[in-house]
Amino acid sequence: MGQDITEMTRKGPWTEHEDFQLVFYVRMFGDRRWDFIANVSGLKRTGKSCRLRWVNYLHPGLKRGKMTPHEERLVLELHSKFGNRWSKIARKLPGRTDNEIKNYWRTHMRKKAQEKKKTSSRSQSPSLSNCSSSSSVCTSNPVVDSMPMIETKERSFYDTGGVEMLTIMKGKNNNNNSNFKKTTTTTRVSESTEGQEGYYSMDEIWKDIDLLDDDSIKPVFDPYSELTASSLTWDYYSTSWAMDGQEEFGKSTFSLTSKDFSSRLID
DNA sequence: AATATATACAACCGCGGATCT
DNA sequence: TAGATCCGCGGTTGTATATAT
Repeated sequence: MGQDITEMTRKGPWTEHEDFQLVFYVRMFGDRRWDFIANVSGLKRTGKSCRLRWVNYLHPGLKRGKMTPHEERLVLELHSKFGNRWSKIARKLPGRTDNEIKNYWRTHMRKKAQEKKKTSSRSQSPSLSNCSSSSSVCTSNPVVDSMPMIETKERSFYDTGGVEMLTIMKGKNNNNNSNFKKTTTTTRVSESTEGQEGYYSMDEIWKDIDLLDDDSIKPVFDPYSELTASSLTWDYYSTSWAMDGQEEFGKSTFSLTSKDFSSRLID
């Protein structure tokens, strides 16, 4: 139905302002209905783009920084088991996204495979690492099978449902947020220390979001204003917004002005 | 110091499956 | 049941940054 979004959709890197806006609305409505979020947020992005941004960058559960040796090994083994099923692999690595793993594989592993190729062509000694270059070489993987894998239930952490997100996000406010990396290319520091440098904190965004909860910005529609308070859970949001006619409601009531955001984000 | 090349990673695209109407 | 729409996945591209020359 719809509006023709083709001519007004934005592409390219996300701005902090857009991030902030997206986080706010995801927190508001959960992270399932991306087209809806794209519409009500006023972001000139497709739902698809919003989802991608959330999943790969803004999600509070994201672990940033270099892959640990354990994770590297896991990726290696899982790839030998599953092939390029990145989302499947990602499910075994909490905090890592399929995109991240995919990128990681393309760079690191390809490089390693090349190096391996070189050395092996010289020494011609077969080794276990040939698992890395093929999706079907090592079918049985004792390492994987015996590894104390942290099963993230059946779905990956970014395969959301919204409900559990509340706790994650709340925790994120205080802890892991240092991993948030700036997209805009102005500041990029050394990535030597995982989760410390090279990544700018999401603190401020989350603080701002919390401030929004504290009455500073509220939906204009009064009778529902209390629904936006932080006391309510995602559960509530997701269920209450499953009512009939919600799209219209959302559109008309939750239009935060860019002034509200920019005044907080831009100094 | 300037330029070329490699690397890292965010973001887009197309497709297929799931869900909705 | 069929068509429309949405969502998620994997592949690919674009670009900023790091490193080599």
